Amino acid sequence: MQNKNTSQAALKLWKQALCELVGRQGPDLSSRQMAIMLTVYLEQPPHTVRGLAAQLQISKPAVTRALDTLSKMELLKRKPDEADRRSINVIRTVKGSVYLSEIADIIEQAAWKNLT
Amino acid sequence: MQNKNTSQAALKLWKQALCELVGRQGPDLSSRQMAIMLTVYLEQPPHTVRGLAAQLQISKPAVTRALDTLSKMELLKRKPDEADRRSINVIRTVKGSVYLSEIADIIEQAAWKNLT
DNA sequence: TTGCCTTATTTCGCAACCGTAACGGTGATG
DNA sequence: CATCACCGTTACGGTTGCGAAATAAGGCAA
Repeated sequence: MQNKNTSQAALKLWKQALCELVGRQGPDLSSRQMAIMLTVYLEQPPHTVRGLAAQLQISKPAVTRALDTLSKMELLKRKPDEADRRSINVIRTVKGSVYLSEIADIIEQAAWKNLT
Repeated sequence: MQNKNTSQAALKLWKQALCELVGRQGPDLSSRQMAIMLTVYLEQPPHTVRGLAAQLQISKPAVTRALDTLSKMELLKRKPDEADRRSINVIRTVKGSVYLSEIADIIEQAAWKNLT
């Protein structure tokens, strides 16, 4: 077990960011949906359904459903792969980029509060 | 908008911790449930249904349902208030403490990865 | 005691999500 | 061509969550 104060600070950071997210209006994403968003926007493309399912250790239908929801919100988009037409690529949108930058701000603010 | 590298680091921290949580078996808590857990364990007691609802800006029945789920998992417990028997206090459990310390470890490890 | 306020819970109808399994379309191999 | 493997989606049955409204029970004051 690690230093207690460090653990406490880590949890407080998480709590403040999370509470802000819970309390705000707008898209209320589940953990899985958020994890998919972050993977698509932070990792190198291409992102396929199968790849996302493997990386997050969830089932493929779960990924499909999450993509349905997220693309309805215009936070990301499906783009059929021209080379292998069985596959689709999941790509970013402007709206998604804006959304994630807001999340980043919230986390940064929470971090600032916990370091001072 | 703040420094781009800082934002990116904040999101990567969030992503790594979240992906670890999503990928693990065991309790799969929603954002609200997690927010309640963190509030109960990090803020000063007492914690009532009304108080939690106000603090997280969600409805009282939503809190009641979250407490049902969380107490079934033994991550926290209801304890009727002796003084005012309309109220209940939400209190901690050993299992909940252990669970949160695991979360803390995950966040710390993610933070370590992003600082090196 | 009566009436009213507060607290938490339950009920209702509805929507979202889950995993398993089956399905249709595409590529690859003979 | 025929077959087989692969990819994403859909169908299905079940679980869980939601908000609004109604309910149950305790406190409080006239």
